[in-house]
Amino acid sequence: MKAYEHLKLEKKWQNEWEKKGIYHAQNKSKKPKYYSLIEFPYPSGDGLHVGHPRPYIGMDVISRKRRLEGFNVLYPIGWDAFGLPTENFAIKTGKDPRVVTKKNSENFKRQIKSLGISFDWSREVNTTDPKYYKWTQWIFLQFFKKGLAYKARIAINWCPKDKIGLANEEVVGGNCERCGTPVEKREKEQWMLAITKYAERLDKDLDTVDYLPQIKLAQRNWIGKSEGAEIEFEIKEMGEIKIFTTRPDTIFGATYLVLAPEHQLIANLKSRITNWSEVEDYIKKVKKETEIERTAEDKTKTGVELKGVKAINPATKEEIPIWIADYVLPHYGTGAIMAVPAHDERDFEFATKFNLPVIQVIEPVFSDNPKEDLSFVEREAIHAIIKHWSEDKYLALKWKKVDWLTFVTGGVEEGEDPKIAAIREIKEETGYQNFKFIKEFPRSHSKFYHVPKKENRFAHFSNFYFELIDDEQKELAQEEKEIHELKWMTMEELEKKMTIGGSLRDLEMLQGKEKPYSGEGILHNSGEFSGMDSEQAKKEIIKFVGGKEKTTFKLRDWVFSRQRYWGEPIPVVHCEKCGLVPVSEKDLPVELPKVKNYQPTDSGESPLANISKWVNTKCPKCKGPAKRETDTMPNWAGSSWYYLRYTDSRNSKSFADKKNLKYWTPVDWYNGGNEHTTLHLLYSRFWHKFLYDLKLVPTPEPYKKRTSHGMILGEGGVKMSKSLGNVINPDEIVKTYGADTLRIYEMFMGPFNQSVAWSTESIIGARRFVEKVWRIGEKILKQKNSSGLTLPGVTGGTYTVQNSSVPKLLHKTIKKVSEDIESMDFNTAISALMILATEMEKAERVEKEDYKKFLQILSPFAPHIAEEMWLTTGGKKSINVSIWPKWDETLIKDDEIKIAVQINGKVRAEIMIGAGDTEEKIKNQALADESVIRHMAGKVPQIVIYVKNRLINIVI
RNA sequence: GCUGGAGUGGCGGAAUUGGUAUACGCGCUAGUCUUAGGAACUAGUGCCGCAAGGCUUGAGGGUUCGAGUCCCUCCUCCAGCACCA
Repeated sequence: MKAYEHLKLEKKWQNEWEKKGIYHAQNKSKKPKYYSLIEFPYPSGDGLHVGHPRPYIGMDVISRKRRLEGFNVLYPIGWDAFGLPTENFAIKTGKDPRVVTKKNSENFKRQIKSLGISFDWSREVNTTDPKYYKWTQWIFLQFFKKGLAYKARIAINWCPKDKIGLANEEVVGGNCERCGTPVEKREKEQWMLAITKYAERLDKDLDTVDYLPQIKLAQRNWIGKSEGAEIEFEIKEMGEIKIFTTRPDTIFGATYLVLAPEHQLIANLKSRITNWSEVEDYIKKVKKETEIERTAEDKTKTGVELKGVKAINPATKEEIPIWIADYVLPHYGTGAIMAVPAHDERDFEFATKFNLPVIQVIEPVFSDNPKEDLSFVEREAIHAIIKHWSEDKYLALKWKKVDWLTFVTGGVEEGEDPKIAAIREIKEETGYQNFKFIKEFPRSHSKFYHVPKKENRFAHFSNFYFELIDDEQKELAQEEKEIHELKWMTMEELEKKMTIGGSLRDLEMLQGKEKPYSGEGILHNSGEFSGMDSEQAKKEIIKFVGGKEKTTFKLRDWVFSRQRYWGEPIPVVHCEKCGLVPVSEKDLPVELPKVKNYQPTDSGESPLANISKWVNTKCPKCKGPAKRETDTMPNWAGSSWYYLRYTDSRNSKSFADKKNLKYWTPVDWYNGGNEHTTLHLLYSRFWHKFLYDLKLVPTPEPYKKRTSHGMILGEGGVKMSKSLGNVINPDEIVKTYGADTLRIYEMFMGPFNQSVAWSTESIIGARRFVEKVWRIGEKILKQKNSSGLTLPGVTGGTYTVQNSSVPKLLHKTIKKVSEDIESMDFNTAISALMILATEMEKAERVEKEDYKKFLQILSPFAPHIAEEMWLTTGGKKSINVSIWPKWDETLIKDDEIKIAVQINGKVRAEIMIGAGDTEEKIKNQALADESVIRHMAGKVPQIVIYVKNRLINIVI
C-alpha cells in the first residue's frame, strides 16, 4: 500500500497546474463566464495566519465547482498594499516601503500558493505599482474634472497618534479605527469626494442586487436616508432660520428652536444677543470637546438661550425662544431644529431640564394586531381608571372570552358627553355608586380586532381618572358578569399584565411618568389640522407654513486626503495664477519620489512636502512655477476599482479594455468581511456608479451578489493577535497535515458566515477523512477489474450481486453537496462526504466510476488528493476538466422507509414501510406493532395522524 | 438606548423549516495491532437509573395530536449603529 505523502503530492499538483495554466481565465470563450471575487489582502509583515485563507477557500470551492459546471471562471487575486502598517514600519526602520511590500507580498504569495487555491496568478495586481496607481490617479482626475473631487476647509477627525486625518467611516465609537486612540477634531484643508451626490442611488440600487439582508441593512443605515421638510422660522426683525424636520406635522408643538453651536447665524445675531459672553463661552467649550465627549451616552443635555432674540412659529405665529445646544449637530440637515418636546425624546429631556413648555399635539394611535384585510369601524369610547376607596389599588377588568386585561371601558352613545358615558359605564360594569371625577388625560386611539364582534375597530378614547368614595356596590347584571370579572390590582401588577398600549400610557401618566410620544397619531391643538391623521398632515402643514419637502442623508462626503507618504499622490498642482490644476493625463502616473525620512512633518504635512525637487514643478496650464499637492490618497482608493483591473490587468492604454469589462463585469459573487460593509463596499459602489455615468463601465452596480464570512478566532475564542501569541501560521499546518486537510478543516469547523475558534485538537478529524479517501482508492486498485460487468456511466448497474447501499448514498450525497456549496453550507457538505466515505470503506466493493464521482464532488474542497486518485483510478485528463456529476432522482428515492410511531407524541417504535404503501396499511401496521400494543395498554386510539414518510402519532 | 443575530452534549456544531433532537467531527471509554508510547482501525458514548423507565434544546408561560423551530414575558451573549431632528 502506497503511503499518503501529502507534501510531495500537493507540491507535484500545484506545479503541474501552474505549468499548464489551467486556472487562467480566458477573455474569449464559448463557455459562459463566471467572475468570483475575494477581498485582496494587505500583505503585512506578519505573514498569513489561518484566518486569511478561509474566504479564499470558500470562494475557491465555488469557483472550482463552476469550472466543472462548464463556466469560464475568473478568480483573481492581488495586493492592497498601500497603508499605515508598512509606512509605520518604514518610519521605524528607515526601510523603503517598496522593498518591504515586495518582500511581504512574495511571502504571502508563497503561502497562498501552498494551499492550492485556483487563483489566476497571471492577472495579479498591486495597488502600489505605478502601472496600477496611474489609473487610480486617472480616475481621481475624472472626479476632479466633474467637480466631485474638491478641496474644503473642514473639521476633520484627527488621530493624534497616527497623525492622520480619518474619514467618517474610519472612526469607530469616537476612536481611530486602526489604533483605538480617541479622535480629535481639527480644522484642515482637505480633499473631499462628493459621495453624497450618489447617496440616493447608493440607497435605491440596493434593491437591484443580491446582498445578504444584513449587508443591505447596514449600508442603508449608514447612508441614513430620511424624508422630511425644510421650514423657515422668522427671527424678529433679523431674517429667518431654516430648520430640517421629519415631523412637520408636530409644528404646532414646536416651543423653541435649537441651533448647533457652530451655526453661522449666531455671529450675525451677536449685536442682538444680550448674554453674548455666556453664549461665546459655551461655543468655546463645545469646540474643545472631542467627538466622544460630545456623544457620550450618559451626558446630560447642555445649552444656552440666545437672549434678546425670538423666533416666530410659522404655524401658531407665537414667539418662541432660540437656544444653542450641542445635541444639535452642525453637519446634519441645516444645523438647526424646531424642538417639539412632547414628541421627541431629546427635546423632551432638554425641555425638562431647562423648564421649557411642552405642548401635546399628537394623540397616540396604538395598534393591537388588527386583521390586515378588514377595514375599520370607528367608535367613540372611554377608558376610566378607578382607584380603590382606601387602598392603593386600581380596578381592572379581566375579560372572559378574550385574553384582555383592561380598565373600565365602553362606547359613547350618539350625542353623549364622554364624561357622562364614563360615569354610566362605571355604574354598569362595576356596580359602584359613589366616586368622584379627578382628571381627564389626553385622548388616545386604538386599532384592534374585536374578537366577539369579528370586526376591526378604530376606537377613539377619552381617558378619565376617578376615585371611589366608598364601597357601595349594586349587584351586576348577569350579562355583565359573563363578559368580565373585576379585579383590584396594584400599580406594579397592572404594569406587568396590561399589554394594551393605550392603557399602559394612561398608567404612566397617572404616575406622573410622562414620556414623549414619538409615534404616529391624530393631531390636536393644531388649529385647522386638529383631528387629521399625522401622516396626512405632514404634507399639508409643509404647504401651510411655506416649507418644502426635503430628503436628507446621514452620509457625509468622503475625506479623501492623507498627510502621509505611502499612498497614491494626488495628481494636482497648485499654481499661483491658475489655482488648482490637474496634472495632464499623459504625465500620469505622478510617481512617489524616494525620501529619506517617512515621518510626517510637524505641521502635519506629508513627508513629500520636504522634497522640494519634487514639489516644485510647472503648471500644466500656464507653464509657470507651481507646487505639487503633497497629500496622498487613503488606502481605500486602490481597492475601489481593483476588480475592474483584473479583467485586463496589463493594459497600459486604459484602466481596462471595454471589451473585457463588457465580458467580465459585473462580479457574479463577491465574498468578504463584514467590517468592509460601510467602507470598501460602499466606496467601490460609489466609484463604479461614477464610472458608469461616464460610460466607462457597462453596469450600474459592480457586484451582483455579496456574502460574508466569519473570522477564525484563536483557541478559546479570542481574537488572533501577535500580542496574545495565539496566531496559527498555516505553514505549520500544511507541513504536518497538508493543504487538503487544512482546507477541509477550515470548511468543516463551523458555519462559514460565523466566527469559530481554531482548534488544533480537532484538525485531526479532517486528516483522518483525507486518509480514508486515500485508503478507499487503494482498495479499489486492488479490487478485481470488473470492467466486463460494468455498464459504463450507469451507476449502480454493477452492484447487482452485493446489492450495495453505496450508489444510492452516492447520489444523495451528490445532491446534498451540490446544493450545500451554493448556500455556502460547506460544513454540512463535508459531513455528507464523510458519511459517504465511511460507507464506501465499509462496502465489500466500490466501483471505480462511483469512487470517481465521489472524487469530483470532493475536489473543490481537497483538490490535490482528488486529482491524484482520479488519475490513478483511470481518469484520462485532469479532474479539473471533468464534468460535475448529476444526481439521479430515481435512484435517490427509497423504496423502504423507516418511520417513527408515536403514542401521544412520544416515540414508542420504529417501523419499516414500503414507499407505495397506503395510509391505511401503514396505520394498521403501526397499530399491530408489539411495542405499540404494549404501550397502548388496551386503550382505544382517538385519532391516528400520519405524516407522509415521517411518522405516525396515535392519540389515546 | 435602538436595530439585527444567537443561546442545543465535555467541545465545534447538525436537524428536509411544525414531524424520530443531539447528524458529522473532536474528546472520552474499551478492544485490535504494537517491545512501549503514539498513530491507525473497530465498538460504545446526551443526562438520571441495576433495570423497566423517566428527563433533556437559556428560564417561565401559551398555541398544537406534535414545538429546538410559531406566539407572549424574562435572562444572557455577540455584532452593527449610537443625540442624524
